Amino acid sequence: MEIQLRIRMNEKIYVRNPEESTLGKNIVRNGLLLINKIGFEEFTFKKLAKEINTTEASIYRYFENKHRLLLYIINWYWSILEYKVVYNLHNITNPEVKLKRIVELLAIPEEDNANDFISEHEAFKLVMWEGSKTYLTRNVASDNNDKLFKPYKDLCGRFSAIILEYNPDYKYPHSLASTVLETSHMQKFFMSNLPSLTDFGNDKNDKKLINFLEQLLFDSLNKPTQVKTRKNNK
Amino acid sequence: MEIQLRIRMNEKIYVRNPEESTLGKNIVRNGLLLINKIGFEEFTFKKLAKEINTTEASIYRYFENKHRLLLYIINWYWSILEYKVVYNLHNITNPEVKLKRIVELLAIPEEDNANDFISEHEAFKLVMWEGSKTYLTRNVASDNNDKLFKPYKDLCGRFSAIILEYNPDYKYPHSLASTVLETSHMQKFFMSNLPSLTDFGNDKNDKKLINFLEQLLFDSLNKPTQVKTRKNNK
DNA sequence: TTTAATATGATAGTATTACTATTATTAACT
DNA sequence: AGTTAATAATAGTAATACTATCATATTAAA
Repeated sequence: MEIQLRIRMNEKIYVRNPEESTLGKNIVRNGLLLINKIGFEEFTFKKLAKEINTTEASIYRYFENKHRLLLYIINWYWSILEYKVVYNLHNITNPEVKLKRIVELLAIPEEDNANDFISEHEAFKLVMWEGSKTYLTRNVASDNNDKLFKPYKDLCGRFSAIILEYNPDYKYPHSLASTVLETSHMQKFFMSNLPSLTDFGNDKNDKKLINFLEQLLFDSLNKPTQVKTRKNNK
Repeated sequence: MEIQLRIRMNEKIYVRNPEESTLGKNIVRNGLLLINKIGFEEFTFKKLAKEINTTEASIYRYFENKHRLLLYIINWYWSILEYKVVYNLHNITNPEVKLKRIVELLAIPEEDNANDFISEHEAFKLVMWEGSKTYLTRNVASDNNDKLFKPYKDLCGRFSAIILEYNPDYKYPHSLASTVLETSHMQKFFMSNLPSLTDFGNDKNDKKLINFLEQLLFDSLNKPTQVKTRKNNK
């Protein structure tokens, strides 16, 4: 049985749908590799064009600019991740188990399906290094208006719904979800690049990271119903 | 009594020390304002030169490039914050109180001293929007080698030491510290730009954010000594 | 007080980036 | 066989990210 996942992409993100042609797929696939190789700031359409033996102008027919290409791949990743969450949580009823699965999906590197349109492993790397650059621009508002962050928000929404399943009284499910999401990449980045900001050492495996994320989640959620302390009420 | 704080900056960060001349101070002060106004990607030395009636070439005599200028201001901010932490925690013995003070310092907007070299409030805004761009580049390793992230790491180290004071058995003090640090800005950014990723609404005040951050911290730390569950040991 | 050193301004120049436009060629469908 | 659509080839433009040169103003040292 061979199944191909097709992610339906927001049409505002591209000029021409890259999935519909060899060139388009090449732009996305090798764009991803090249960005990971030299970093988003150094990446240009001209360099990519050279890499895949086409011209700058041809690439511009698919994406308005490199920021849109970045958004395309990042959104693809969040969509896949949401799908994996749905798939892996199907038939599980215990919300604790669900949450633990999510943490694993966030932290554990995925194996690549060689014939995939986009390499999931590379996309994960991209999210880690360049993900926040999608929204840390002066265009957040208008990009948000164009629904360009929908996949991320959907994932966060689903995550927070399960948080509420686990503890319906918890007050900050969305913030907790987005924090765990962001923290998983951030700590992984720090782990390999600024290790003194973490406690995971050069430990190749992700056990400690997963443990840390689980604690972050469950310690927040396991508290008996939140009671305002007298102190805070003054 | 009028006291001026002087932050001793890493000399590798600049070409010529901007604190030692009017032009230098102008570059930093107005650079900060201009970056906040138009965003780091759109910001150029040429635009800044025009703004302060000097030339591009003159600015290059102070900073190698705009990334270094960014690092300069961000480092200034982390240094000030560390100083404020030290100052505010002095004579406090209760680590719980200390941690709460830190959270407040992170989340509550500070008033500006009009005659300050750099506006703290603007610097906070810069950290929120552009802070992570200091390290999310292919130069992390060499920049780290040049100690360009020392102020951030120092703050994180101090924070984690207090975490350990509060609970000496806690296993991830650095990760928890860097997570709370990053989360404080991130959630604030989301709050005003992608509010559906948070639960703070348009609430002008920061009470909920502070409450969330405190929970994140204390719920992790208040657990009785961490015990490995049988389940995890298999 | 002259001299020397240093900082800044004015101007120019270069390679690269981030595009847009035009025309020619090829492939694909009717 | 003729039309349409995608791509290649080429050119061009304004802006970016610098570097270099020289003149002038300021300051500090002799």
